Amino acid sequence: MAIDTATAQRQVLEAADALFYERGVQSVGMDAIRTASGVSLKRLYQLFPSKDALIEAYLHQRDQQWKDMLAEHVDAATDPRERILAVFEFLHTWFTQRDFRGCAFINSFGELGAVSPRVAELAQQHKAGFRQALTELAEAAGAPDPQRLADHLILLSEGAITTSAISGSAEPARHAREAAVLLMQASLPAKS
Amino acid sequence: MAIDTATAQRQVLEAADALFYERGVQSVGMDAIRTASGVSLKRLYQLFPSKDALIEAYLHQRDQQWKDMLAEHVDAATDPRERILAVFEFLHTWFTQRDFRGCAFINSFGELGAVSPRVAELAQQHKAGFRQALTELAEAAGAPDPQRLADHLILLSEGAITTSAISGSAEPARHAREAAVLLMQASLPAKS
DNA sequence: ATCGAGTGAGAACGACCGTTCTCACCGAGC
DNA sequence: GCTCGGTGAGAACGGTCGTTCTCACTCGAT
Repeated sequence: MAIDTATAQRQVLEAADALFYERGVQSVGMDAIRTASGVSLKRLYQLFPSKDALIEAYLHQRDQQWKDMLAEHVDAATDPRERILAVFEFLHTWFTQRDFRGCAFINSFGELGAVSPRVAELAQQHKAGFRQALTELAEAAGAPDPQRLADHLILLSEGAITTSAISGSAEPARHAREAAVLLMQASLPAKS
Repeated sequence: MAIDTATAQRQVLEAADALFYERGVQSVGMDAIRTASGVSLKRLYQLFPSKDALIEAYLHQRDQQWKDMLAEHVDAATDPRERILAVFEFLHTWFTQRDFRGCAFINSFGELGAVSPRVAELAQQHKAGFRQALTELAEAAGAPDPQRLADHLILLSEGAITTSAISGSAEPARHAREAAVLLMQASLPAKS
């Protein structure tokens, strides 16, 4: 056994993440993942019994990393309104990453949503988690209708993600932040 | 010649549109399009010399139909602000269509954007056209900075499209409309 | 009536993909 | 030292896909 199971699994997931995200799930063959991870095909299949299972693990990992990065940015601020705006600063740093190519869940949903119920389900869960986080931030900021504000902020965020991905510019994050400021001024009670 | 070239082309495009949009571009084989359109494979390939060419024609047609539907809704209103809000009413009627599955350009971009420069380019052009239309509407409504308002409205629209596609609900269109009203109140001068 | 260009139906081809199988080989336990 | 379960490398398999080819046939022009 050249390398232990845990590191092999990590290498495979790392390679799958990079390739799936960059080229899309369907355009990447198992052989490309094998080559990139340096793991034998046999091992790959005993770690993940099928490509579908690997896709699921990829999405699961993306969800976790995304949540962690978001929380990191939000928790750097203490003022409740600043914490909401930190979401859009997170988006901006995400968009400026060299390999940014939009939301993995939106992309996978577009590819496989109608064909793989599991992918559709995972995309829904990911977005529901984001909505939940935004609702809590809106609540903490004293919004009279936190879910409503959260729903508005979601639209700005998702719109910024896809617009930035297609245009190749990070500007949509700034626009979203601007619009969020305006919406918060309209929705939140005057600052105490 | 059983049917003339023009109707054959229309039938192929109709079938390709339905299948590509429903299942995604890569999941649909040329044979499925042949079966659905009732056109022979030979004829199909002399109408569209490759699958890429058919994809391009599909996206071109989507762009045209989408613009037409949007214009139809917008032109039903005369008041400049109502014309902006008509965009979101258009989105709502779109989202409630039985076969709604998000934006064909966002979906295709997620699938092939990194692999096919042509698809990426067409998605950019489509979105640029939408931005142009929104900018003109914002201008007509007397926005002091029409591009800025247009950029905000784009985010709401794109966000509503993807959120609605993934959640399967048409509600995001209503949320986007609500947020648009708030943004217009903040950005536009008081009504004369 | 005959020719020939173009047709429909589908077989065929070559490439690729997900998955499994082969087999020589290694290292731990007797 | 000698098994033997598990490994790596990659060949092999069955299926699909985009594209081309075959071939009997039709139909308009001569």
